[in-house]
Amino acid sequence: MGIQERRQREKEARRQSVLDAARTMVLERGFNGTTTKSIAERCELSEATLFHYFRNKDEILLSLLFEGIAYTADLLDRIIAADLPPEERLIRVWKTYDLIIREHPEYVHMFGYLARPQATMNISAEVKSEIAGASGDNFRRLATILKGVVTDGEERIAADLLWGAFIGLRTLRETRQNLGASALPRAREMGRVFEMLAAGLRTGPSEGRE
Amino acid sequence: MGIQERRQREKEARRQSVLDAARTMVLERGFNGTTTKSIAERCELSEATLFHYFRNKDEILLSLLFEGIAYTADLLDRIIAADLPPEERLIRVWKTYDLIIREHPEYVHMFGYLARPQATMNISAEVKSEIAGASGDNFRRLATILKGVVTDGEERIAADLLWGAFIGLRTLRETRQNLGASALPRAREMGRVFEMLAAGLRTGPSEGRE
Amino acid sequence: MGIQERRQREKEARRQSVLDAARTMVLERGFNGTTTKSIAERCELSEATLFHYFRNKDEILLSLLFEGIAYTADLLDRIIAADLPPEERLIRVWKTYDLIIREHPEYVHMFGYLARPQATMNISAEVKSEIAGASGDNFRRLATILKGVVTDGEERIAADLLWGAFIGLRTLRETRQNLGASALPRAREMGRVFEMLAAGLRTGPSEGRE
Amino acid sequence: MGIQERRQREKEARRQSVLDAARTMVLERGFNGTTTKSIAERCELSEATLFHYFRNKDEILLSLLFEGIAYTADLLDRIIAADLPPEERLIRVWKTYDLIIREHPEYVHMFGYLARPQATMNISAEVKSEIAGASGDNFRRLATILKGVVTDGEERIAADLLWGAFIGLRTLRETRQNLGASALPRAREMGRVFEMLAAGLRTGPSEGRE
DNA sequence: AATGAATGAGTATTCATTCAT
DNA sequence: AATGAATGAATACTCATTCAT
Repeated sequence: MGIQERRQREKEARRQSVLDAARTMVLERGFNGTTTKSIAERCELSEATLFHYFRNKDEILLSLLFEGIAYTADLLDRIIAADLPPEERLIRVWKTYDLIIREHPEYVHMFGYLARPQATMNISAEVKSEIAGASGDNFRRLATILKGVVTDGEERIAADLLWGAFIGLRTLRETRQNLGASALPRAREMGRVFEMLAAGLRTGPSEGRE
Repeated sequence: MGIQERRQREKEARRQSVLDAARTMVLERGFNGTTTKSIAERCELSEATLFHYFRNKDEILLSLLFEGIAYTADLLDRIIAADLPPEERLIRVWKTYDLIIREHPEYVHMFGYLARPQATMNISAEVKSEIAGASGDNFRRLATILKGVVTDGEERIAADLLWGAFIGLRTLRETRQNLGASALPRAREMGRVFEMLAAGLRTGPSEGRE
Repeated sequence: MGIQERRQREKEARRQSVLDAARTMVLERGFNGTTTKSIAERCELSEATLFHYFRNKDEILLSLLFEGIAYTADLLDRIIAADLPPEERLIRVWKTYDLIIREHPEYVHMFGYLARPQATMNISAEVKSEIAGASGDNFRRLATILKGVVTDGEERIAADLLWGAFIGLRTLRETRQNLGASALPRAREMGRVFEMLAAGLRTGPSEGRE
Repeated sequence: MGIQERRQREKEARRQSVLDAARTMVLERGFNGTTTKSIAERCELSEATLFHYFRNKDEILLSLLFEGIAYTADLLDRIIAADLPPEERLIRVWKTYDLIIREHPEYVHMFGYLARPQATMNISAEVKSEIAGASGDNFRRLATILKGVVTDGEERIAADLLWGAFIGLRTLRETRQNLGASALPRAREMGRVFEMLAAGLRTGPSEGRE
């Protein structure tokens, strides 16, 4: 057990160092700017060695995505476990999002990538549904948290709204920053969106508009 | 006058056909997937001819962006000109967004592109501030529309929230579609987010949370 | 005769304006940097019109060469006609070279171009021998001038040496200038080489070294 | 030590084979005619592999230049070390030039390239001054050799004249060859120019002509 | 296990030239 | 006569990936 296990652990450690490098590159240079060469340089391995640990460049990048999903899942599970009263849950969700964006900004970044049509073309159907499943689970977790917070039956849509607003505002902020335009402070923005949605979520729709 | 004018119009038409091709490609294959070759094939011109009408690939793509901004500006100006009562304005904004996404989906798509760090690196400082200016004008238009709809002084942030939620939900929807996961119907989603935000916008923040 | 002649003259004038533009471009941007586009812009004609007056880009550039050859021929003929005593002829040659380089620097420049192997590949055999003939005539003129100046039978080689040293020093000077290195003043250089060659030319070879 | 050293040597050998190919191409097709594709074909590597060994096409071509400069430096140093009497030194310089043109004809060829205005535009200021420095050193070496051979204080200009005449005659010869015109035998030409210059160098200028 | 070497398939852009009007 | 439109063939350089050692 000794040697084999150690090897396994070393291998895992090396995989992680590749992922760390990839994470940094994705944030610094964006998705297409992240070349295998730049990852290799960053983690001080040769380009060829990367392919020892990952089949594809895509596998590296998707691993990053799954990490983000898992990280989010864990945080949401903690909220569920905390069993808080409805009025505190939304605040916790916000704080969680805040944490995610600080610890795994690349995860949020990657959502934008997956939205692009040709981005998912090379991904196998199985992996696709794996992502869909894992990500869907998180939305279900969020819906669970929102039970009692929003009108019954609206949990799913509320979950989408919350995450959608979150990544949309992030995109807007990044765009402004890239263009050299001024942007509102993040906390203010996010705080306000949650308050607004909260008010709406509590009220519920006055009438069906479709 | 006759000949010259007709030529001018023909040239403009040809430019438009290039832009149409580019628009389609951006939607089909995303930003980086849109090669000059693919644009050329699509509009049945040679690659070299593209450079007869546009200096750069960037000039093509940025033209698309400016078109979208101008299209949006026009729609928002109409809302302002309509001089509606506060309770109807938010609905008009929603309908406007709905129109934009139907007529110029690539415009929304491109916002995601501009958020990526290395995306704007090749854009000159002047063009950048031109984009920032034109886009900023639209946010100011939106803020004008929201005057009276939201708590005084909250118009700017409300404008950001509205647009942020819009593009975020769009991203979420696209992602789900790419992954083969099911998504809520768009109208339902958008209707609900506006209702929720509307409720919050009217109430205003209970306290400053920062 | 009126109309046709005027037309002919206008055509010739336009040809000249193209050549003037080409001359300037060759000097400013070198041989390969001289594009048909840049010539067209310079003489305010469309690119296509250039091909009305010249079959090829090469024809334009070669016309420049022939101009230079003719200009040189004329100057050398004047020296011959002046019928000067041997001791003054070399000085006149030097002054002539000085004039050529001032009035037609591109001519000297082009000699470097013709030395490159693939440069003459596209030139037809007839044009090649035309150039060779015209240029050879000038060397014969120079040899005539050197009769009595140098040892009998050495006129041909002396002519080559004079011109060779002239274009070589010019190349050296240009190179230094391009590299930002300092160079001796031209007059000093050229004066000295002529003095040196003159001394040697008068002396004649002490022995055959081959 | 063994493996690493062998690898290093193999790499160097491969670099050399690229340089050899480039050298041949420069001579066959000239500077601009030397494409990365043609180099790659010549040394039977893929184009991409070229960029494994050299950053740029320029780096390849400049390596050729530096090789030529170094080769010349070495030969001149040997003359200096030989400590010959003045009357023999000029002959040695001539023989050296003869050797250079046989072993590194591309070096002489490249001097013509560097003289063209836009040729050096892409070269960084540092590399430029590196070239200027290394080349300048060779001229200083030559000047050292000419001490005692020419009038005191005239060594620098004499060095320029020697090299200038050398590359000028080479250009003239190449031009004639390209045009299919007959040229004098090289040895005769060069021998004569050295004799002539030698006579003048010994005599010195009768008066300052500027 | 780790890597240097090697590469096929791109990728935006340039250029001399042709042709219909 | 003059030109706007159009293009085939190049061109330097990039990138993810494979393979022998």
